[in-house]
Amino acid sequence: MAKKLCKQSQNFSEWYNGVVLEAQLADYSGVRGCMVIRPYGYELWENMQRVLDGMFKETGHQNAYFPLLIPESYLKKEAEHVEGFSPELAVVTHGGGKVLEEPLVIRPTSETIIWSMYRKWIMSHRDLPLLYNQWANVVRWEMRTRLFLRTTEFLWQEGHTAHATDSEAQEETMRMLGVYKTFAEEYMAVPVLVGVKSDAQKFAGAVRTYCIEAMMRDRKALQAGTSHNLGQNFAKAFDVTYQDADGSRQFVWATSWGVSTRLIGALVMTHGDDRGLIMPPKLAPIQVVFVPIYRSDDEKSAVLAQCQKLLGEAKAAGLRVHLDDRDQMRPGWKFAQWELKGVPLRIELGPRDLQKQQVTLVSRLGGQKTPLPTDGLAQLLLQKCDEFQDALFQRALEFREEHTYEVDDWADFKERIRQPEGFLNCHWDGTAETEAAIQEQTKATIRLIPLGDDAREGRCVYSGKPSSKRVLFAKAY
RNA sequence: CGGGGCGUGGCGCAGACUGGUAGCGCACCUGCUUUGGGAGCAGGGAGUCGGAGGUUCAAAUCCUCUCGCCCCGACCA
Repeated sequence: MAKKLCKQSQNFSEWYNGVVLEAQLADYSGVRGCMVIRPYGYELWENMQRVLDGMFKETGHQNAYFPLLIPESYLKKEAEHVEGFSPELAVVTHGGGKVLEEPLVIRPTSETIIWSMYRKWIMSHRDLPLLYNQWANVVRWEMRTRLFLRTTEFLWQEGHTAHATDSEAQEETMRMLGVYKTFAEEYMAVPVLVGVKSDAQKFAGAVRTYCIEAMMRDRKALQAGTSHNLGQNFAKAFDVTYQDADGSRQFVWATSWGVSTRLIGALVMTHGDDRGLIMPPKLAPIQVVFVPIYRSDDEKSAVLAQCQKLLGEAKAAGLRVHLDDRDQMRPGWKFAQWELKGVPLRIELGPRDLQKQQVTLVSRLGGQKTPLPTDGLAQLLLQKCDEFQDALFQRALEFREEHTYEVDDWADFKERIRQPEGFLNCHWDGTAETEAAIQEQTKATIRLIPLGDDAREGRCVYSGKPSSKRVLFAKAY
């Protein structure tokens, strides 16, 4: 545990792996590409789940659960869908010691099995909208994996909704995109850009894919969530129709949207520094850690008694707090340890503090020690958490803005993307050929096409052809 | 799938070229001293060296095969 982390500036990948392992968010398992989420990481995920789940319920959704195993034939019903997913499927061929008549796919996503059921449940316009979500694991056989960012099995939620009209489906798609943006920014303190994916980047089977995109501290982009307008693609593939008020039969309109444990990777790479993680207070498993300091047994009992008292008050105020009363570690070791784990606030409490009726507060952002009175400490800590949350968001936002550029010259583009220097807003002629050429030459992709119609004419950074708006280019995870 | 790396006490590694009683650091246990930025000393426990064959009087070390994981690239949330 005393191992030094790699510096971000030296090797960001190595730093990332080191933080995730050392902070005990996760560990490698014996299966290639699969990880174990350890309690500290899982608690973070549970906190994310709780907030998101509340937001889904708030917007009218209900949770359900669909099977892990999907008949292979279901996947094949939607042409683009099967084409997109078939390379990364895990397939069960045997069951109960016998070869199965039809292989079962371990879900890479659940559109097909869900729409096979929606066909059964949707008869009338009165059955719509159907607003379901499920929390589940999915498996995608990736060639290359990375803790939290891309693992063979991962945890996520997938919302699947059915609507009577295209405009309702579009409204739902945008609503959930908004939910994701709100969650990322207000809870994770991760600023995100929203937009629509180019055709090359959209979900297999979607009409349009919207996304939230964040900048990591190595200035690369990470897709942190997607919301798809599926049009009538799945309704047609699974023959899901409803009878309208006027008696006519119509295909249903669909959306799906999801975020995954990848968000944990986003959080780590947006906020972390050379000392380790930095957790946003609203999601941190531990918001305040108490580290007692003492020499003699007398001091110890007095200090611990005071800690317990303050701890109780903090808990009563709704704070997630922890007292590190392990006797075998010295304070300095504990400081480093809790900083590695990203606990936002640390309270040091020793004999000197006891005398002055105070505690010593140290923020994970900054690190200077400031005395706080013990009177009304809990309220002060709540306030400090809010300030921390805001400061963390501001810091990330400033970082992104400092590394976002408008680029109009192709040579300049190639130069800036090499390091990479960050996000490049550029005019694009809208063709897949140009998009592919840019990716081939620079490894940068179109992360998103901004929403809204703030059209400003220009010329494509690559082809020089006319363009009506800038799109976001970046190297991405 | 290509390229690279690694498999030796719980963790991180050395030992291998040149075969000869398996070692170091951290962690762990005991004791004493310590405790406001990763403690010190003393003592102690723990490894059939990824697996299978082979060469040899003798293999962690040499040969053959094999399994697994990680990293870097092509595909992807």
